[in-house]
Amino acid sequence: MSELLAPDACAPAPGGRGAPASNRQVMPAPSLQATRDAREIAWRLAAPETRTVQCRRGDILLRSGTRFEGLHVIRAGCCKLVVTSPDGAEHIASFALPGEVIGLEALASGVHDTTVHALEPLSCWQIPAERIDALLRHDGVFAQTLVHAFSLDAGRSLRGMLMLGTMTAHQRVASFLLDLADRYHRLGFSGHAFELRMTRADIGSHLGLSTETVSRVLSRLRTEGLAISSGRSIRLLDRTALARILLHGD
Amino acid sequence: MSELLAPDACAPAPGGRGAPASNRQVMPAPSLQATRDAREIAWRLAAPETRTVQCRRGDILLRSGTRFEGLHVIRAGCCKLVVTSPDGAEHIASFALPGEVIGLEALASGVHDTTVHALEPLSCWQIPAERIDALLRHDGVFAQTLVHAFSLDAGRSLRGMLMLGTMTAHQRVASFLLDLADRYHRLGFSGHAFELRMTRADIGSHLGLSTETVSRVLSRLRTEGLAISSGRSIRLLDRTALARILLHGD
DNA sequence: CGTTCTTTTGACGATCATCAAGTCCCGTGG
DNA sequence: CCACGGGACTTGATGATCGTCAAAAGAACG
Repeated sequence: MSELLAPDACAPAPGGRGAPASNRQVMPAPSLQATRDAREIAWRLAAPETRTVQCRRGDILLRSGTRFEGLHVIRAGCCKLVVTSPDGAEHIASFALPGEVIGLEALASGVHDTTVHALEPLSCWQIPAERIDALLRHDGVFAQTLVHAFSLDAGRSLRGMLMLGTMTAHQRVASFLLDLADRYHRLGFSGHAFELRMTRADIGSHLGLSTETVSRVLSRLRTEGLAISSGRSIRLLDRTALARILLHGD
Repeated sequence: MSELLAPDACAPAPGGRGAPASNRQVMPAPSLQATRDAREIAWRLAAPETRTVQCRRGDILLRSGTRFEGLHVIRAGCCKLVVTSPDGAEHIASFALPGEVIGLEALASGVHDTTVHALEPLSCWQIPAERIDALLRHDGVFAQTLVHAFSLDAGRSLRGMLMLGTMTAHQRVASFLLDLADRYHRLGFSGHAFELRMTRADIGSHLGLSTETVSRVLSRLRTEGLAISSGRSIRLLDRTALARILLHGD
């Protein structure tokens, strides 16, 4: 699989204007001793059948209601997965980062339940639908890895529902920031400072809050000295205190 | 697999006090022409390695934080899957009915994230953890079926987050009732009248509402002539109008 | 038949959504 | 290079939904 380890042909030119924390996310190569995580999953799922799909910021990678044509593994970039309710309200189920698998929910029904928007230039591997059944039947490692990806996704969903079901606005935002920081850190970036790829409205939609409430909470975190947000730049000053918000009601 | 089709040895005596809608859920045998759904999944996953696990109402089948020892497929009964937040708040991620698979989220980490309480006498098949990897590697049908179960679960999670993130109290309760009715219907029961297995507090915890709000909404549905609830008995009078609640804001 | 849990209903209050206005930021075009 | 325009963000005022507290009726269980 040496070609899979080839230098990042699809990565954009680095360092736009020397941003404070240039966490343009490109998936690092897997390390042998790594525990099985999102990174490794992506590399293991990569098979000769894999195609590469790219799109630009603002583009729609997948549309809810369309036929399932394959799983996508994010190689570089960030996107949002949007679900639409019967009354037209939109909810962002999750933001997906490099190494994560998209389209899992469509495998059973054959139809996508989410619309996926690229929040920045996006590069994915696609595993064609018509290959998946055969791979599952004959490639045990593929099956194990796919099941593992599913299990990680299920755990994320549980935490997401816990957040939406029980937390206050402050807890939700703190939880969101800590989660992002952790995921960036796992990808090899700073866990303290990073660039948000989404708008306040996106964050609100994900957390079940209004744009204004997100903005207010971020302001309050600044006055409390826990996290500084300036536009899309975020810097976490006191991770311990942020985690403490999750422990106490407020 | 004829022994798997044996008459329901573990089903309790039917018809407790001639309840109006005795939907004590026992999984029906699979039909050959059935599309792949929860029922079929359970039967396909059943392998010689399967053990049977039973517990009584109120018992805890799985405890969050304990080691993953195997997947459970519900054969008969109903249970609730509880997630606990860092601050101690509890949220019911889902209620599981016969044919559904429990413990999927623990497959990756090896540790359960949910505590599973039986809401009535429960009978499950357990697929031991130490067999799963081997089955995935060598039994293509098992892998396909497990992936299918995961995908269904992912879809359910998406809808759950949509509900928690965007819906009003009325929409949540209507959505919950319609979902239950649909799932019972798929199991071969009436889609109009059924017995709830959980308390108002459980419903509230699942929907992100307080006990009192659930009670109030049910009362309102009664005065509106949409659904009659008397204790644990529910009768849906106007499914169309209930569905319409989901379309309009209220 | 009493004890305990569940459910219902009411009154009140807090959190958060909505509406509104103003500022900032960034891309675009002159 | 600067001005312009539009979207993103912030902050304030107001109000509605829903949570909390409370009390009482009802159901389940021993």
